Amino acid sequence: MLRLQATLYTRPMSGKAPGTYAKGIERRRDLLRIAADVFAAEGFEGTTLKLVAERAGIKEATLFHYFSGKQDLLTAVLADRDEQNTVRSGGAAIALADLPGIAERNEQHPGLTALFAVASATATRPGHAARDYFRDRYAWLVEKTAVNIADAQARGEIRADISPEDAARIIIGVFDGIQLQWLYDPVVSMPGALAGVLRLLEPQSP
Amino acid sequence: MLRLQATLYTRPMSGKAPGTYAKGIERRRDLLRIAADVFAAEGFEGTTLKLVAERAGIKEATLFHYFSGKQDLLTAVLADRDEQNTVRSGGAAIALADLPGIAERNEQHPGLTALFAVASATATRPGHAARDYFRDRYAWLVEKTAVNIADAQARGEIRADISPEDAARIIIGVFDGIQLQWLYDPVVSMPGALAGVLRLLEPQSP
DNA sequence: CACAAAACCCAGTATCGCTTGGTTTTGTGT
DNA sequence: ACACAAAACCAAGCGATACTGGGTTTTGTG
Repeated sequence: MLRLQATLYTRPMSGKAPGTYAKGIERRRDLLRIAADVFAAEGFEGTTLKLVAERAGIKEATLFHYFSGKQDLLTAVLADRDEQNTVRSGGAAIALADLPGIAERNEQHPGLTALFAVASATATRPGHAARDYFRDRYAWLVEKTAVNIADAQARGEIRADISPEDAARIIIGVFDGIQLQWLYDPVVSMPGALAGVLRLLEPQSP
Repeated sequence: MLRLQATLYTRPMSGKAPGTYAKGIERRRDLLRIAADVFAAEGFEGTTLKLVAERAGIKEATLFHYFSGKQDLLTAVLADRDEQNTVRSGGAAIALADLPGIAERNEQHPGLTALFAVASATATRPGHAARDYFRDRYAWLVEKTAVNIADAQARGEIRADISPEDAARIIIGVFDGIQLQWLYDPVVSMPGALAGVLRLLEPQSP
């Protein structure tokens, strides 16, 4: 997963009406933080809502006051990470040259990286709660990247014999695909692979 | 998932001792076929062992005589698909030029494609039952592809300024990554993206 | 045809996501 | 200041499901 901003989403709020009192707002933050840890450590299936609630010092039933279910909690966690990253990067677009660096940062968080990978594959199924989230996320990612590529092409930094969207999809594909390979064999260098594909996109030298 | 042969695996057999009588062997085949259908249609989580057993005309408990659990059943299904594909293709290595065609074939089976995607991401977790299976599978895939690339480089069909293994990992990465994008937006052309990255690997023309 | 192993099933158990129907706490308008 | 509405919280339990233990019946074989 290309784990960077996607502020499209106001939030996949649960159907309830939580988080208006000060206490509730803080509890929600707590839950997101704790859930992120547990999900990252145990995976989606391995995570029990009972444990999340326990660590937050509340009962399981109260969790359902804040999130409409396990899947909603996961989606909220992922959306929250996106939002945090957006803020941290000042909402700026991703420069192509930054991609290896982003991959390097992801290497520091294998749990979350795996979580994104499994979530984005699971949400693929029609009717899945998080499907729209990931669909829009990819659309947004492809569009932003394509614009970057078109700019780079205009500056002569990227070969002109490929469409910006095709190149964008290839880059994002490599990002996701190589992440899987890295999760199976940490010898694989994600930054290296990203740099490799960027080099393939450079114009012919002589 | 690059869904093609990987005969390394004798089989991730369950710890039991099934399939020695004629009836048992046939039942096991039945179960694999039926389970593949259900998994493809309902996903891993959505699949209940009760339904699989029902469709096979046996009780749920009997299923456990053949497979040690739900995860083992899934792994067996995936390994079986691999094996069948190996036989069908005569065990021949994949030519690089065939990749777009393989992607095209996968487009005909979105359920299985999604199943492979979510399984390969899920099995990522350390200690997961199918982790070794996928790890070896990727290793095998990368090695075979790298050999193909080295050959193509020797014939001058692929640019020499990239290592065979790097190129192989990029290609396989695009294959997996673009599959995800296609699952979210079928407008995406998997064969097109594959062809695109192969074109990037061609030597400079003039 | 005896007998061992495989094939099969009944009747559970434990766990988990989730719901229902409440009580207690918190903030606010007057 | 206090009433009152909404939010925060919980006890108890429901239904489904993956999985087990302890059997019986069926199948193949020496």
